[in-house]
Amino acid sequence: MLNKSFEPAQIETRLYELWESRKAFSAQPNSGKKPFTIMIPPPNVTGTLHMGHALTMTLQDTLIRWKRMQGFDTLWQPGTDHAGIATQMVVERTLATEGKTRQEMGRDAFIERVWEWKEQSGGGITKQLRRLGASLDWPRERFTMDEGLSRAVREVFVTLYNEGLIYRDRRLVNWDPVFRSAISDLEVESKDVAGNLWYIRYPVEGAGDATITVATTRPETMLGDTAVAVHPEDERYKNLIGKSVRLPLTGRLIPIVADEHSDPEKGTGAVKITPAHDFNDFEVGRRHNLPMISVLDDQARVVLDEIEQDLSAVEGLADPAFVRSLSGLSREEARKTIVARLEEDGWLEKIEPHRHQVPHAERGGAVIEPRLTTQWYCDAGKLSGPAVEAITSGRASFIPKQWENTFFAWMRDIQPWCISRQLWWGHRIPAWYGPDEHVFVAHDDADAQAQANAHYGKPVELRRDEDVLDTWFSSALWPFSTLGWPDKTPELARYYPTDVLVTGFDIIFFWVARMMMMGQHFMHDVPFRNIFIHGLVRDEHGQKMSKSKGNGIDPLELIDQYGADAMRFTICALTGIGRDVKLGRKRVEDYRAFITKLWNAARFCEMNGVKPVEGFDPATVKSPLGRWIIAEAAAAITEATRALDSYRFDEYALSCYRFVWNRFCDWFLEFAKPVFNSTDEAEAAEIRAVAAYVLGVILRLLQPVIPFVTDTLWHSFGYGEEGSLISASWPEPVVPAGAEAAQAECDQIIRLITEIRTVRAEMNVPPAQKAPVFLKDALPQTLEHAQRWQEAIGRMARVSEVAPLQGDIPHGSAQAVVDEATLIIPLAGLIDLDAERARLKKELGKAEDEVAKTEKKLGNENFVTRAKPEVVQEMRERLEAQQGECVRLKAALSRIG
RNA sequence: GGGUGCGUAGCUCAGCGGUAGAGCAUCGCCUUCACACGGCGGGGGUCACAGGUUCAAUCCCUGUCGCACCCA
Repeated sequence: MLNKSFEPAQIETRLYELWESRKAFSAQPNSGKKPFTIMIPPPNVTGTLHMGHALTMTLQDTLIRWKRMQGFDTLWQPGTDHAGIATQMVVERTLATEGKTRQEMGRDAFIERVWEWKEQSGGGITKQLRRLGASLDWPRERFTMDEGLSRAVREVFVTLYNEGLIYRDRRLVNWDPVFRSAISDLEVESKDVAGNLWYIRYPVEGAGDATITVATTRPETMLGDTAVAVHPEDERYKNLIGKSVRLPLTGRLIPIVADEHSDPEKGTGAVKITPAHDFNDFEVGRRHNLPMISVLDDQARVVLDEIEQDLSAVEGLADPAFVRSLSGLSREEARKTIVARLEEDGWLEKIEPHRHQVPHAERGGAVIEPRLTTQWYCDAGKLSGPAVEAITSGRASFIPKQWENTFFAWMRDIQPWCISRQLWWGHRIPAWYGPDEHVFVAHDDADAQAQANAHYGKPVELRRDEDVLDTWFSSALWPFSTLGWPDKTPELARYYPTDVLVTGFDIIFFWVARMMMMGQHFMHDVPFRNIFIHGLVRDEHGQKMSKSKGNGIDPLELIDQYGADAMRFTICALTGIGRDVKLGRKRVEDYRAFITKLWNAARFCEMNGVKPVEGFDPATVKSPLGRWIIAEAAAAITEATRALDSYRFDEYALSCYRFVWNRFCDWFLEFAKPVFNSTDEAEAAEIRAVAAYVLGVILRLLQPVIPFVTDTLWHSFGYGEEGSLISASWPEPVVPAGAEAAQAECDQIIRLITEIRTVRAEMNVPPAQKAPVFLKDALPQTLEHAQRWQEAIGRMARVSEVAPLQGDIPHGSAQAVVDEATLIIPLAGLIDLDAERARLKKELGKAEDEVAKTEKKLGNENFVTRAKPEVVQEMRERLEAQQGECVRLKAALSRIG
């Protein structure tokens, strides 16, 4: 016997372990089945499961479970990435509590420590994914720092280097002065900050007291100014172009140049140019061949090395001693000190409050410093061509399609990808330097040494590059490195290209684009055929979930409280195309009701002896009720399949919901009640078999989204052994003979019952009060149907008897119209005739409005001649039906008098 | 400033040329032997606004306003 209610906590863990131990999630490379592959977007090894994971993993699991049932050899590849900065931060924080730093420990000891951390506490998210029910092929789990994947990274680096697609360059990078590393421009977040515009006078050389005033948001960088720029068309400054100014404080002479970068409308129209500390200024510097002087070090402290020799003393303008005193000050302190000194010396014209965009590190939040350094770059511009081509040619497609534009826009002006990071944790760059800094890129030490020996003609000592690669560099290889590349493994041949990538739009650039570039370059084929982009999870008010707002919901807590199935179903039901998912506790609670409903329906079936019948053929069912529900089930299967085929998770969930609740429970089981208790054994047996068949369809249809409760029922009804539903086959629609007539019949009975219920409810007839129903003007077929469904109508509409009307209409009857027939419900003394008259008048009013609308349409000459004939025909039929209803309602009204 | 998406019932969202839909909420009634995480019934919408195309527009086109996100 099934329990009175479904207890997810009692079964989820056990069932998951059963699946896993039976290798139910495993790919079967030798099966001869067609493969279907999804690569997990590898979660960060330091991460814990949040709602965003719950969303994306639920969708992926639903797809993979569905495809598995459809008979594909499914591979859902699991794993995690090593998250360079995040992981290093975590471990450094632990070290700090022990009073240690990684610098004291040294590189090797630190790396060892990180591995220890990884073994003990890393990848906790993989356990949490199991709570979700995710059917990942765990024995194939990979980590981006695995030996195999690291080999792939080295292979790619060496190859791209040899092809000239990886190179070193000295240019501005986004520098995080806290981590002291370059970071990607994608990891920089511009924030609107309240700052100031400082207006500073720079004296024009050889022009007496003339000055030019520049407006700047960063006065401290003036130590590194190498020009002042004005717009070439700016009349105010035209005569100054080509002249020089003498920089306050340092006394250096710098030119006034004409450049369209300066906006005459902004500030004074004259801007100071600091090429080594600003991206725009860098470009100006390049255009005008300006020196690039760095005045901030790796921690964004003032450093004077590059300006020391040019310091000069000018009375009231420049003071080398003051400048030297700035050495080692932070950006913020230097700014304060410099502004104070300028003011004192009379060079500060004014200060204006000013809001502007300041770059911050997404991780850690430090203010980013543009900094001139030598880094390793990947020539993304060259790699992007084939990636774009893959989309334009249709070999890979975004769903929804509009993300293609986002992808193209970014790809079109893609910047060189800075791939080096000044960290220890990660793939160390396979580059070695000789005594003269000559670079040798190699797979390993020995290879590098051999190259160097050949190059120098003698053994030399090599120094390996200290830096590591951007984590996304290894993630970009994920679709083939996990399958064994660079070896030619059977898996690689079988599962690449993968079928679909499921992810959020926030990482199209970070990851999707880079996988596409690397896949095209190294595998000569796309990494995935479809790219399904889903929305973000938000709270019920549409706010982004975030730690700082405290509006996040822990998916594990939801699972504890409502069960994994309820959460998964909620996610599916709310995942429309291209829409964010607004999820609150209440939503999950609401959809849990569906799980409970399914459970109770199954329990009811069990109580009534419903069991799967061996050899049962739904196509040969005789009873109208059986034929009807089987046809309805077929429609549900078709809808659900189509929905999944087009990634309409909401439609999939809701078509199942509607079928289970509004067809199977509300009508089929209710209609089946009298049959289950009937003395007609043959009919009862057939309906039991039909119920078992339909329940089996329901469980299979829902397995992909709610695997726990469905498997529990599957097993307890004896459809298969425990844990076997996951490998059952996806249901096929079956439409039995005579289904159309059965549907017409059942639909009519449903309309009849609903009509009686409405009348009774509106007339406030107590449910306990039964009444007969007489049919007036009914066709023989309608009478026959009403007769056959006597019992169900009686119970469901609180009717004592259904019969054709004999003689006159009893006084005090309520009346209603169903198709051609008028229902007469004698309720003398129970209803208020005035109320009944009012009710009928309202009905009539509605019907007349409809008639008027249709008549107007048909009265339009243009409509009749120009609309499609079938539409006109449909309107004519509609008008006839509507007029019939009006006639019957009028007749009913006149009978009341 | 450039781009994308969205404004449909109180809320969350479907529908996207031919009679406006669902879930939740709300209001009645119901301890009917699967389910009160339930059953039955009702009310509630100039489909953001203004033009245009069409026999017909919530749906297509143009513009306006509002909201969100992405890029600069």
